[in-house]
Amino acid sequence: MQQTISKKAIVRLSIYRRYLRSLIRQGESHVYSHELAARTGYTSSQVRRDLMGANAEGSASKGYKIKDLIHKLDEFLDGDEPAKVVLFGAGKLGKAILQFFLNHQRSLQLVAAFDNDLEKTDRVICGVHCYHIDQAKEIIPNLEATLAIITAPDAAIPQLSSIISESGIRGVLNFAPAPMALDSRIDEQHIDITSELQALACLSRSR
Amino acid sequence: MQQTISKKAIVRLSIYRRYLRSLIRQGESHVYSHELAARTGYTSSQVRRDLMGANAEGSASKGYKIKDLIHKLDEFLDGDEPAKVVLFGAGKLGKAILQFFLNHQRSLQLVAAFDNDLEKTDRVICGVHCYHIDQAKEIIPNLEATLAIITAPDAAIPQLSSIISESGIRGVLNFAPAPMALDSRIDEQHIDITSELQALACLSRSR
DNA sequence: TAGATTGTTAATCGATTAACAATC
DNA sequence: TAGATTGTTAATCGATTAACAATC
Repeated sequence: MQQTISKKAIVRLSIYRRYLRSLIRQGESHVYSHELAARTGYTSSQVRRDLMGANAEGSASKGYKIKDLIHKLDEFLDGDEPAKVVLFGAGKLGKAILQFFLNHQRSLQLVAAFDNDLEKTDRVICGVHCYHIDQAKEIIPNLEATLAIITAPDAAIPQLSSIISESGIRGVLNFAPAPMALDSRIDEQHIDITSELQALACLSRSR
Repeated sequence: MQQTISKKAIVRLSIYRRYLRSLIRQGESHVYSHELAARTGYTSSQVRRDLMGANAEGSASKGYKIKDLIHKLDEFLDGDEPAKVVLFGAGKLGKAILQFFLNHQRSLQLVAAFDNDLEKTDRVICGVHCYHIDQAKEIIPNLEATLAIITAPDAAIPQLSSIISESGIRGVLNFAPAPMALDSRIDEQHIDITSELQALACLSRSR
């Protein structure tokens, strides 16, 4: 990856790819940037710009060849081998998120779960072993995991910050209410669902 | 609400409030913008600007009085009565999200759930009745619900777009893979967890 | 007073959109 | 050719940050 491309742009590339796949299933072979834009809610200008960022090329007469585009996006987004993911907090939320969003993603592979509840540890959840949280610093580097999904409660965050900083994790998707004080080499995407809901409520009230 | 304030700023206000509440529990009575900034990961300049947007005031010597601040934020974010929320898709993900993020939120109240699976309908989930999706257009206006949370699969999106447009819903938190073609009066927050994960994986690979 | 913070404006930054020559 | 699209730069827009007088 030579150029700097924003995280938002990468998220959009992933969204484009999903639509391209559905177009393939419908038997389409070519697509114009404005079609992709209409289906995803962005502008055609932005679609073209984003695709450029992934080194994709189209032609002025036929637009983009879908198969080529998907290939370029696979190359850009997925790399050579699947990213290895661990889950912190093996409760209902964690399991639901894994089942809905990680399942069938060839480029992402769950390799372990961690919890501090002895009732949940030393069992298999979502196809992987669930370890006690105290084993994390040892196990994560051995598994070569680079991504973490956090659905643990607020109180666990300080401990998890320390574990994550020291175990080679490079990206965190955090559903806990608090962001994690991580050093800047680690990417954190904090999804604060409670606050998103409250913002929606506030906005809908003022309309 | 006289001034235009961005959705992002409102989300931050909700995040500040959560920290202010934890400070109260710790017996604190005053806070400076830079303390709030350090705990939430923003800049003190932004904190001051955001608080201004919620009509909050501090003093140059003692910073902000926490109780006053929470009161202002309650007023600004919550309004007079709780926003009524419905859930589309009463599966594991929907239930988990409700339990984790809606529970104990005084300003948000779940009033109904909808599903198209006859095994799930006409039961109580998360304390409310689960109706069949075909009843939604009739029931939602009666309940005066204004917010919807969507955890239904991709295929249900076109039907849900039509239901939501016609039933008085004003804000949507959408976890489905596709955004909903809604008219511009309705706020949609589309949280695309799969794409967020893929973006994290892509970024962590290029580091 | 001296030092630090608030409220608020101006400057900066980055991302989105518009524009258009080159191309098919 | 005429019409429409791509690739790419310039203009616009909005949000964040820096700056500083007023205040305590």
